Amino acid sequence: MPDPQTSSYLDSLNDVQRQAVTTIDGPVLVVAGPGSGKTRVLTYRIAHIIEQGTAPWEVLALTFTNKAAREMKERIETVVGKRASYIWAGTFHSLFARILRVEAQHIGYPTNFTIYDTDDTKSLIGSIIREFHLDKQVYQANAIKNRISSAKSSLITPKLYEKNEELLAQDKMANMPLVYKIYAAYVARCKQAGAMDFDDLLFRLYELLQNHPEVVAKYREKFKHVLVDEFQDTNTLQYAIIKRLVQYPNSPRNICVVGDDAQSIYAFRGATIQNILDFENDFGQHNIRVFKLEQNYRSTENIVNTANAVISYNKRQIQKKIWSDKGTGDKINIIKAVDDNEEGRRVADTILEQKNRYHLQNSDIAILYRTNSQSRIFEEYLRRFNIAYRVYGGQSFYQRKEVKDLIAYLRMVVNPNDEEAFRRSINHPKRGIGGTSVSKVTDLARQQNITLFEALKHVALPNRTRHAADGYIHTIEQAQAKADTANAYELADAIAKGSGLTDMLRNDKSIEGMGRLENHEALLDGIKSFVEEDTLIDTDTLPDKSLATYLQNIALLTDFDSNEENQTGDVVTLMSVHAAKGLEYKSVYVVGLEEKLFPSWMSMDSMEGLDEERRLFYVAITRAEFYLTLSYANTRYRYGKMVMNEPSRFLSEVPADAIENTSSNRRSADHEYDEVSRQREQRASVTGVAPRNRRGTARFAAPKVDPATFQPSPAEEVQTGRNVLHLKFGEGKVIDVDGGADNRIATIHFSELPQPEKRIMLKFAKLQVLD
DNA sequence: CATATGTAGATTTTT
DNA sequence: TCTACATATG
Repeated sequence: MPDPQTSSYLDSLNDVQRQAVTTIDGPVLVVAGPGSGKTRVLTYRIAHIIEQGTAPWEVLALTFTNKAAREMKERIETVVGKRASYIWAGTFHSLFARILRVEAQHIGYPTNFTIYDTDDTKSLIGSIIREFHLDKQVYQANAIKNRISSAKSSLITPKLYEKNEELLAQDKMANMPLVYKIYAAYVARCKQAGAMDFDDLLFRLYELLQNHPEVVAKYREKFKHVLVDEFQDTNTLQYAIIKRLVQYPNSPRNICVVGDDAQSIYAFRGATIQNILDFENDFGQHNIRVFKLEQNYRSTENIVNTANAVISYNKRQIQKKIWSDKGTGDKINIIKAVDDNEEGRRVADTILEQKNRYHLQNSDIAILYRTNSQSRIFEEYLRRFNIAYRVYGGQSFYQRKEVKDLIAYLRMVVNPNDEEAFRRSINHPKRGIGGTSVSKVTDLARQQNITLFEALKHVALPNRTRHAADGYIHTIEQAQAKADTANAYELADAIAKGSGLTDMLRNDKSIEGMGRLENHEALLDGIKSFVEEDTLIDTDTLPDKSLATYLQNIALLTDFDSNEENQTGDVVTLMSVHAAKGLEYKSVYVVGLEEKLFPSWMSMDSMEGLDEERRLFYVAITRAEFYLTLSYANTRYRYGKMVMNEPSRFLSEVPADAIENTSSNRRSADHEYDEVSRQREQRASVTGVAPRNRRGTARFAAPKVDPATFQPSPAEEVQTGRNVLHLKFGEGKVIDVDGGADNRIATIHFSELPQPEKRIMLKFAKLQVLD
């Protein structure tokens, strides 16, 4: 029964798109260029599948980000209605975690297994290195973490690793011949702790499907259609799981993968475009259909042509011709700055100019950089120019110390075997159980092969310490006892009080401390709304409000997903190029185009590395709809040192006829620019419009001052005797100002600080003059 | 065991 | 510049 909506959604598609949507039987590969309506095809295809009679919960749609999944579901909902919430649409990690939770008993894991994040992983590897008495300068936890991660992503178990001559040789070369032992120990310890890291969520599922025929049969039966977004970013392990689910005798092979080899930017994480090529082979004999979406609906011809020209420097790609009919459009603007400071100022300046000339909203504009650390200068100038902005990326709310501290307790309640949660919570707040005691506990645990928590109960300790330990044990066990009857919020609240965490934070009257308390309370609020809100977790089972579910959910959230005042307001977006994948803006600034930065120095010594950087650049420029501005600086500060860099090779790959011809004029116009922008800064601070929507939490630890009302003043106004406000330090009085004209240093007395006197470089500081 | 202070070291991208 | 760790001191 074709309802009117059904026919209308098909009408809005072009021929290729429509075929990709309606060919729902058998394997389909969609090669989708940037802006070619990929998401549209995916969502309509799912809608179509459901309209054709498949139940929503029989559709598995895998994405890389929660955001992509959410967006997809919302869009499907407009076509098929509320049923959309039953679709199994989500990230690889979250959906697999959900399956693993149900099937945990098959692989010797508790249902309430913990998900170790990167910090937990690193810390555990660190412990193992220590216990093996290895030199941690040589055996760097981070490097080993990456080794282990890529092993798992390539389906290499510790046993296989141990026998793999190539890997062993590499490790020897790196002076770390024992990595295989650390790997084995790491896996054992995770298992013992009832914990899985990000890779385990994939790897353990793979093993489950591999070793338990009745389980794999169940999911093969369940998922009638499988769709994979961003297929170019899947790794070997992910593809192996997909194949396991779809490829078997008499399978209908209803699988659709969508990807673009030119936008593969996660090879460093084990993603391989080989999967696209393999897909054609693996499903080739089963009437595979290949659709190429080549029309770009997003960008002007100038931008599309530039992107094509740039990516053509990469050999080895799937043949396709991306085109646009949106008209030639504006040429590309290139900003050459002498240093990073000027880059920031000129970009902010150009943004203002563009806003006026083209009537752009802030939200039409994005600044994209290679590394998150580049955001600072742009933040600084946007603030000075009173342009509202929002920084994405960096630390997510759930990774802040004070938040993780409370979460550690909650993790202990749900899974007392969780070793990393134990280490984090045992002496926090300080209760006098230091390194010595923890060593004793660890030794006993190893010796008797029991968990740290068990060991803590039985280990011999001096009286004082014993007493403290008992208090800790009591808190955890009391909460455990209530775990069945109380909801997540009640438990968390009881723990926060019982552990002394809340008290500790309350007693910290410092400005940072108050910020931490705020975050602590925000976490509790978050748990409360998790319990109360009716945002039903996408599931075909009952909504699950347990603490365990909550913990598994938040473990997989990133900065992008933070629910707080999401994308509200008209703000300029600042983020890394990686984070920008899938997004579009009327005007895009790709900044820091310098050798060793973009392309990154880490990638410059190999062809593959460079190609990936180029694809990254390709992704960056194809985010732009109408205006594209590229910028670089001749010198910039890095780790406090000035470094000189050549302009990026990618700039020379941009066709000359696509570039605005004013770049030669820019230099002579610099002086004028300076004047204009200085006046603007002045005006901005006088009008007193508070910069809005800055995420108070993004870059500065626990600001003292509400960033919403904070208005930085021009440095010249900071003079001896004045009272000023500092974002981090709060209120203070200027005692003295010294230093050269362009390097003035103020000595300021901040009464709220334990060490009140601070010397602040006015060049960098954000100060608001109060009187 | 906790805290203060110093120094060395490291900085890509993220589920 | 910032952080993490080591050391010294209370």
